[in-house]
Amino acid sequence: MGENLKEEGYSMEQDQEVGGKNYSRCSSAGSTHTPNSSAHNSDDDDDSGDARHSAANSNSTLNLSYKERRRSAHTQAEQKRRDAIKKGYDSLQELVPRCQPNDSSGYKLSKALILQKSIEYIGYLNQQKLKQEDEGAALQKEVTALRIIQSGYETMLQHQQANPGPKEARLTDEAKFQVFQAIMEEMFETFQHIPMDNFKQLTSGIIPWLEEHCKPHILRNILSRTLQQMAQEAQEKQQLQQAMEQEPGESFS
DNA sequence: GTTCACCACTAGGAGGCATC
DNA sequence: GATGCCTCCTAGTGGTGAAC
Repeated sequence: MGENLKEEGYSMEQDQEVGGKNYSRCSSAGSTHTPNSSAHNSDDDDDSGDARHSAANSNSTLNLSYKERRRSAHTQAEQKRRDAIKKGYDSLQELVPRCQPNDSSGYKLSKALILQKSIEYIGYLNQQKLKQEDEGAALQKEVTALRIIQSGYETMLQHQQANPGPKEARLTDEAKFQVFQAIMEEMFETFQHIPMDNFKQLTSGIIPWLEEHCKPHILRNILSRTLQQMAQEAQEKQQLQQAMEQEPGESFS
């Protein structure tokens, strides 16, 4: 309705006619509420009456015309202001999902409800924003941890490619697996103490664990122990084999 | 001093709801 | 159905402070 008023080039005269003819709800107020019907106009009525009674008084006439001009301009300005406010409410109702009608009946919320629901929606959006920021921070930590792990593996790979070692000194696949198994079993002993009640606890616990239990000297010790153990087992196996080879000869002698 | 924007007040219509 | 009451909305107007 307000938009219509604006589109039609609203003026006081038009208001009183257009309002009465076209607008079912707000119209009648505009149509019947002529300037002289307002309680505020009692003083003006007196002024205009004085002006009529003393038509020769040019000052009074000028004063009256000024008042009328001012009143007219003021009325238009107020109408413009109310249109802007109404547009604001309409925009709010379009933008805020909870303010939108859920059927095609043209149902419209009151201005108070539009404000109230808009405030609720802004609060909801603020909560969503905080939640997403938390999730983003957790994911960022995870990315950092994975990049560190990736960097470690790349360094190891480069080192291995640069220094493959003598062919005879290289480990067999079975030996590599035993080393890997030994390292992982020992790592798991400490890794299982990381709190894992939720994903956030897990991701935030990985970095301290890496710094505490994945130090080079620790890995080196594990590797050394494992290789020593493997060498000892190989030696014992070799001795056993030699003994078995010697036993048949001794029995015959 | 004038203009502009805001606010408060008043008047009145429209619609919903309860009561008779 | 008529009526009264309440709520919501719109419009006109005067007052007022800030900006020009």
